[in-house]
Amino acid sequence: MKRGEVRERILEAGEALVRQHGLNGVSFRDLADQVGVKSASVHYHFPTKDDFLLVLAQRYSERFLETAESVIASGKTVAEKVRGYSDLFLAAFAEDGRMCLCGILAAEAADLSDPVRREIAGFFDANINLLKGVLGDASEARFVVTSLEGAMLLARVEKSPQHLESTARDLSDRYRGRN
Amino acid sequence: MKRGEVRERILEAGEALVRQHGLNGVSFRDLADQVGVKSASVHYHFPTKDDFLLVLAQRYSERFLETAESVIASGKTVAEKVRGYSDLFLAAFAEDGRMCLCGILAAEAADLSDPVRREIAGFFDANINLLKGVLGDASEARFVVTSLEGAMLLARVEKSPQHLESTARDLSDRYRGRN
DNA sequence: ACCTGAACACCGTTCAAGT
DNA sequence: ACCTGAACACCGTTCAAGT
Repeated sequence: MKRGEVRERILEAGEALVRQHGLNGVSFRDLADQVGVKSASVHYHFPTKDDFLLVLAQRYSERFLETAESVIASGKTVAEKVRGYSDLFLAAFAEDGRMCLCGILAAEAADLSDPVRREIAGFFDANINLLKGVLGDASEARFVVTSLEGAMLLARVEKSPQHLESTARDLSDRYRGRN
Repeated sequence: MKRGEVRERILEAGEALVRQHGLNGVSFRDLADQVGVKSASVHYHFPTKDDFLLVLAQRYSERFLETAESVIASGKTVAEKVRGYSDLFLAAFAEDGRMCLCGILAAEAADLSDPVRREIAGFFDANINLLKGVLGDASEARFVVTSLEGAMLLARVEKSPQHLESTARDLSDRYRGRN
C-alpha cells in the first residue's frame, strides 16, 4: 500500500459510517476491519476518536463549502442558486441515505469535544454566510440551512427521499422572481 | 420503593440522558446507577435497549402531542399558535439544552429497529397534521417542523439559545395577519 | 514510519440464583 | 414480582514489541 493510503481509506470509510450511524455508531474496530488493519493501527493514525472526528469534520466542511460555492456561483437566479444548494443535500441522501456529517454530529453535540463542536459550528456559520450573500438576509439564510438539516432528519426516519425532494422544491419556489 | 416506581424512574432518567446524548450515548449501567439498581434489573423492566427506546418514544410522543394540541387550541391567531408551538422547543432547550427526543433519535435512524423508527416517523406525521390544521397547507406545516428541528440541531452545537429564539420569532412573524 | 497482540475498564445481553 | 452476580463478546485506549 502507498504512503498515507491507509490513513486516507480510514477517513473515507469513517465518513460513510459516521454519516450513517453517528458518532457512537462507529467503532475503531469496524474501521480497521473495513480497511484491513487492526484497531491499534487506527489509533496510530488518529490517537483518539476525537482526533479522528476533528479531521473528518474539517475535510467534510472544506469539501462541502467548496462545492456549495461553485454551485451557487453557477446559478443565475436566486431560486436557481437555492435549488442548487438544496440539491447537495438530496445527492447526499441519495447515496444510501447519508446525513450531512455536521448535521448528524450536531445531534450528538453534548458528547463532542470543544474543538470538534466549534468546527461544526463553524461549518454552519460559513453556510449561513454563503447563503446570506444570495438572500441578503442572515435570518433567511439560517432558515434555509435549518430547514434542510431538519428535512434530512425527517427523511431518514421516514425512509422517504420524496419528502426531502418536495422540501427542496418548496424552498426554491419561495425565492421565485427575485433577481 | 413503590410498585412500578423503579420502572418509572428508569424512564425519567433515560429520557433526560437520551435527549442529551442520543441513543448510543446512554448505557443501561448509567441508568442503573442513577436509579440505584444494577444493570441486570434494568433489563428486567426493558429486555433490550430497543424495548426501552420504544416505550420512551411512545410516552414522549403522547405527552408532547397533548401539550402541543392544548397550546395551539389556546392561541387566538395563526401567528400565536405557531409561536406557542415553537415555544415548546425553546422550553426543552432551556432545560439544559435538551433536544427533542424524536429529533435526536431520527439522527440515528439507521440504528433503530423498525418499530422504533415507525414510532418516530408517526410522531412527525402527527405534528405535521396538527400544524396543517392551523396553516391549511401540509408542506407549510412540514416546514415549521423541519425548521424547528434543524434550529435545535444548530443551537445545540452553537450553544446558543439566542439563535433558536430568533428562529422561533421569525417563524411566527411569517404568519402575521392570517386569521 | 507503520503495524500488532495483549491488556484495561467499559458496553449490551443472558441466565441461573436469590428474595 | 423484582433483583442480583457472573459470564459472554463487544468497545476505546494504551503500550511494549515488532518490521
